[in-house]
Amino acid sequence: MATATIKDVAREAQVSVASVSRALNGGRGVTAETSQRIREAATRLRYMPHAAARMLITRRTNTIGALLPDLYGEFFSELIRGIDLAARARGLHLLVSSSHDDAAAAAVALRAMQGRVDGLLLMSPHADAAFLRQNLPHDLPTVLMNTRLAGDDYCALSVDNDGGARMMVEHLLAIGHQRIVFIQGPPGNRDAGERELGYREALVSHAPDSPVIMLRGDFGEESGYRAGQEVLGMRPRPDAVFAANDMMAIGCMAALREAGICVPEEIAVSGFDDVPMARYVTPPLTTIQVHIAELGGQAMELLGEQIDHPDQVMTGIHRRVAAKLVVRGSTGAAPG
Amino acid sequence: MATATIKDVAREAQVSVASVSRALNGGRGVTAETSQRIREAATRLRYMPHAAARMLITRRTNTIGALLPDLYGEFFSELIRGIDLAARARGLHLLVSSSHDDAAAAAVALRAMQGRVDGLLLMSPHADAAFLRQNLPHDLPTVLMNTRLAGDDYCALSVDNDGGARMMVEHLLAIGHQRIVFIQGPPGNRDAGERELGYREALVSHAPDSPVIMLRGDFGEESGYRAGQEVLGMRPRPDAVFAANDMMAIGCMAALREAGICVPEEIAVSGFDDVPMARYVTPPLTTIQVHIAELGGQAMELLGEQIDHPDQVMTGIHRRVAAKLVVRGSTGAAPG
DNA sequence: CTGAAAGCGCTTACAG
DNA sequence: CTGAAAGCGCTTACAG
Repeated sequence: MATATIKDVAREAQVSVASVSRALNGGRGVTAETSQRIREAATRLRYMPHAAARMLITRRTNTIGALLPDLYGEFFSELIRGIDLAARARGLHLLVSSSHDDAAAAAVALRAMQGRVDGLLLMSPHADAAFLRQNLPHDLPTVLMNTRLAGDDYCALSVDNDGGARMMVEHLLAIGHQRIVFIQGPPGNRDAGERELGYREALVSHAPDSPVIMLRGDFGEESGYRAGQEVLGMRPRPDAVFAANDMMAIGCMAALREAGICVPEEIAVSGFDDVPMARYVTPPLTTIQVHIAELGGQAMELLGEQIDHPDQVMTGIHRRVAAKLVVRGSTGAAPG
Repeated sequence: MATATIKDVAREAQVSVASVSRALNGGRGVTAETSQRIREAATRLRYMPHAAARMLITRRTNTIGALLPDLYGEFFSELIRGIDLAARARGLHLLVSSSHDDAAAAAVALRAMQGRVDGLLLMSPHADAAFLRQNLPHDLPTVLMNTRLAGDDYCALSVDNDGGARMMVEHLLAIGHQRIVFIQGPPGNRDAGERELGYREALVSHAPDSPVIMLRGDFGEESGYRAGQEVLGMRPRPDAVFAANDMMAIGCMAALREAGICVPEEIAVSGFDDVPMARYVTPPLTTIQVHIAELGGQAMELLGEQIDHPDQVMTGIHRRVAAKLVVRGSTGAAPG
């Protein structure tokens, strides 16, 4: 027996398909008895409405799409959770798509969303104005997350990387550090760039005499380890390290530990993200906490607004998710 | 301008919609010139085929659904990644659905899949035989992951919890431990139950004189911490703790550390899962590694087979993903 | 309250 | 090679 359709239910209940549709969608315009009979028939046949048919006629998929660079790791795990919870609260399904190595793959993914989703949450290195204009289904509500902005044509949401980085540098300066090394993220990475900018701004504002010292990194723990080794060779030795993310900070601490350097007594180390692991390393890592789930949740809220009120102009809105300084042991002591 | 449909393209290219369809789907049965003209028209109008319409007529969604208990945390992050990679390799989209607190919610989620997906990956505490029969769209290829099995009616895949736990106990016995405490997972949790079973089996087989000692836990770090405190009060003191997962082992180590007990010199501690954090705690945690991404990937492969060969009987297949012992510092030393 | 009919945007035999 | 037509499973004005 194949899956029952609305026709089968209509036949079983001795009514028209129109009545079945009405009875099963709220029951307005059908007598209670008819409705009851239809429901029983539906249950008997194990009827499940065919989503695609409904999508086609109602122009509603009750699904939102999330195009992300990756699905793996703490960051995306939290992000997806935030999106999922907010979507669920609105009764929306979640279609995820990730790992579009190049613009062509991202374009295919974007185009495939047409007719599958009511709105799009987009985080992509390829998302510039021209790319979006070419590949985004027309009139599809979209919210950009942590993405290079395309003028004021879209609604966007991003983490306050700049503000967070400034907070961290101000903290390091406040406890007496002068020579603060910054370990960079991957070249071209927007978050990394904004964090670097915050570092520079804070030094300019509060410690114009402190040197700007950059080490290369790529957000991976290994690159932090290598940067830590470089720090060991620097003279005069820096008294603090600020890594553009936690994993590099953790790698850096490993390199310092191996060389017998005490953190935080000899060098303070700090990161950015507040990954769960940050509180478990020894010493626990001072970092900037960004409520990533909130980034996802707020993006979903903005998208929900757009979907519910298509006429309301929301392009050009750009919100920032606040960052928060979390001081732990790795910067716990003032320098000697 | 609204999004262009196939009709608009047909008009623009001066052909029938049938030809547009053919040209855009491989180009068989159309001359190169016609095809070219159609493609140009499509590009000019920024035509994107409407997925729902195509799904309805082709009976193919090119989407697979993943019903999971949660999306958050290392485990699901890895699982989703494994699924995503395997799905992408087959050109399939991924629809995720999670957090169905009760059976009713899970049923709604399951039924909503009808017409949205070509197959289902299912991990749910509610998935027993009757539940599935009632709510699973008929004929929908399905693979159960780590789920209580419903006879031989479905295709299933799960982690070798039992074997992994036995390996761990054998390791602890081999390095000389006698009194091994087991910290349980949430009551009713299948993985936790299988791990407990493995612990019991290994003791019966290899150390019938060693006591079976159980402490309650719920997979959360806090519960491990509390279990650690209980261990402190036990006389004679156990010489090893085997927690049903890593987070509890980490919580347990925290409690022991606070009490001044040295791990592994005074008590060995071990976990299960090999979360990324396991290697960063002090001392690094001995644990059982399960390649979770592989669980997702293999499940997707099985599902792909079912989708591609609907006539092939695959129910009753039950594969296990191997577990592996990873010895680190937390069990590094033999007891005094 | 109920039903017949149109139509959502596609694909695919079937003719020509 | 090309097009007219049927049909996928629904929903929703429009009549009655």
